[in-house]
Amino acid sequence: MSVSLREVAARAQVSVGTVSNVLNRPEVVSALTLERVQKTIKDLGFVPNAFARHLRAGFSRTLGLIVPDVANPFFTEVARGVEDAASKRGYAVFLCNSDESVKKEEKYINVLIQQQVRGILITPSNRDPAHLEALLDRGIAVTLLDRETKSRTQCSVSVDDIRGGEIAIEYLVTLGHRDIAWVCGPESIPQVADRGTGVTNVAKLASISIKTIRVTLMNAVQGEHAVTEILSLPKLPTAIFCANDIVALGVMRGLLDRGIRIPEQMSLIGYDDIAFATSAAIPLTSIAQPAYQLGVASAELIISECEKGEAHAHQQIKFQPKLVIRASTQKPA
Amino acid sequence: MSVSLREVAARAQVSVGTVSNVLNRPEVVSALTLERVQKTIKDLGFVPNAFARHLRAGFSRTLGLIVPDVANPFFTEVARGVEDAASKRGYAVFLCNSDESVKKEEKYINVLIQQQVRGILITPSNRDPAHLEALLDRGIAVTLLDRETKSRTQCSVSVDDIRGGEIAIEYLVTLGHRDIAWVCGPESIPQVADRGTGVTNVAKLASISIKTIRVTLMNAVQGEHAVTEILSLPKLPTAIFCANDIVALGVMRGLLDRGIRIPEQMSLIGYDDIAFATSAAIPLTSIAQPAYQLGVASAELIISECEKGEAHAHQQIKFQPKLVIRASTQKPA
DNA sequence: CTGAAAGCGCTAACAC
DNA sequence: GTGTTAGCGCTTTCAG
Repeated sequence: MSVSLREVAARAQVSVGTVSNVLNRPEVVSALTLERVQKTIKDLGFVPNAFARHLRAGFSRTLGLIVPDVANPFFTEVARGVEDAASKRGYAVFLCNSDESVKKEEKYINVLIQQQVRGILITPSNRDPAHLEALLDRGIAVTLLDRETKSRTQCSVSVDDIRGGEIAIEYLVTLGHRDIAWVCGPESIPQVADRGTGVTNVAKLASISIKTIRVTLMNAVQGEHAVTEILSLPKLPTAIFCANDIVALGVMRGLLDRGIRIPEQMSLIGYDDIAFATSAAIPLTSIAQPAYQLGVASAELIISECEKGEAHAHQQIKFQPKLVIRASTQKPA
Repeated sequence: MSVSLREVAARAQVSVGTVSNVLNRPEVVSALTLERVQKTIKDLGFVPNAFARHLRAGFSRTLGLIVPDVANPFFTEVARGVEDAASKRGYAVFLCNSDESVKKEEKYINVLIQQQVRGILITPSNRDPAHLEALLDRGIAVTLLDRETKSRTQCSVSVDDIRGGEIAIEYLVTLGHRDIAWVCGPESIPQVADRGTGVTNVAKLASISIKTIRVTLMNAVQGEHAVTEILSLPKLPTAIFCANDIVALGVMRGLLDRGIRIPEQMSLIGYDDIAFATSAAIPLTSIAQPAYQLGVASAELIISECEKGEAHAHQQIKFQPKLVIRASTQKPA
């Protein structure tokens, strides 16, 4: 079985305390002892037991990351950022997939508490994540990811989703579109709601009315279903804006299957600018978000909170989205 | 800070042993005490400290999952399967991304040892994963994922990659193609090597020669680069088979950018059948693998190994790949 | 600079 | 049925 610190100590003819010092404060150990113990550690293949260490310390060097959909490339990019930044600081991260379900989210939070994570990065599935408050009492740092907070008790890293919605519609309006459909998910998802607000803002300014098509889950199949609904609208739109690229890709498929040409007959714009947007049947115009940086920033923020403790000042970081024009949009016919 | 079992005991006026019994062997506690203690647990918001529990037990209920590329939808599907199956059995899983690098792989293995995972599911980046042997000595179960093993000391769950390579080329040959390019990654990646073997098998049988184009990393950018090489071949192929869909999507983009029509001028076939294959510019013909089931099967296998111990019989599960025909392939001109 | 010993939160014998 | 207690592997005073 695995080698314990005690065995190392015995073999190196020193006490357990000294071995511990070699591990944690090498500067306090004499060069000779240091070398001998380090050699023994290597020979025996000793790896310290994080449980014991953290049990003693009262806290761990692990983080939890809860995202609504790991299958969404946007979130895998975020996750990469988190992991890279965390591992640079010596933290391990549990990646959890809530599938946009509050129940699963709570389940995972519980698992993470049991695992004694030091902090949780989360993209909550609903607007008012009350269950997150309890974490702070437990001494677990929480930072919101891809989601703003007004609360002064936590950090957040987000992208300006309202602005993102505005950019998309502004662009379509500039092209000359006045009949636009907005395909979005449940209002309870903050990103969706915010992007919707952006949509409405610009619609008012340009005095156009926008049809809202709501899907229950943000996936491609639902996007495909949305097409039926769009096509049965009393007045056919000339452009469609989707709440994310996955849904947009589904809509694209639905449109193409029915022989509707993009962008000649219908402009289409997505959100997230995932890598696959480029490879789509019609390369997809999209609103880009700095996913990787989002992950990095949030990990650094939460680690700083974990380590600085009281000295840490909560901050809300907000990135700006960017329009990426490809082949799926043009002037209306 | 967090509530300990001792505090629960004090509040409920019982001993710590009894609280522990409530948690782990409720049947041994009297109904009255049980109820009182459970209520106290709830009131106090007590969540057992997994560290302490596992330190005592000597093992944890966590698994590690190391994949070469989380950004690849194939592996996120696998991960979903693993996570669903694991969480059903009360296990938490650490998802790690090796980026096809042996070095990162070793680093993560070390992290997982520290975290005292009970078992590791891994898609190793090279053919001869000697560093995995050491894990068994530590009492950590290892099962290979998407990768076969001859070793009788571990389980494996894989897909018949040789057959997958054969299926692809057989199909192209049946269509009438005799000049085929095989775009693959480093020979050191077992899946690549096996699919290559399948390619060669059928090439010999059909007495055709196949040009191998090797890319260094299995991503879309590399796929796009491969196109230059393909187009400078002395004899232009009529079909291209790529080692995975991501690479194929890159190749598709490269081809399309140069005005080469698919499938009229060039047939293209990928591997994995990721969801985005359907949404591609030209819906991509691909070799499908049961990714989710792969994940589920491997998680169940490793958990069974963890729990049965000696009684566990190592097994090698092998799934069969399937051809999925879409619009990117047809007879040669 | 090194050793001895207490104790982190919990489980599992073993007493009662 | 319930209480008591040793000890999992480690860190950290505190002595020496």
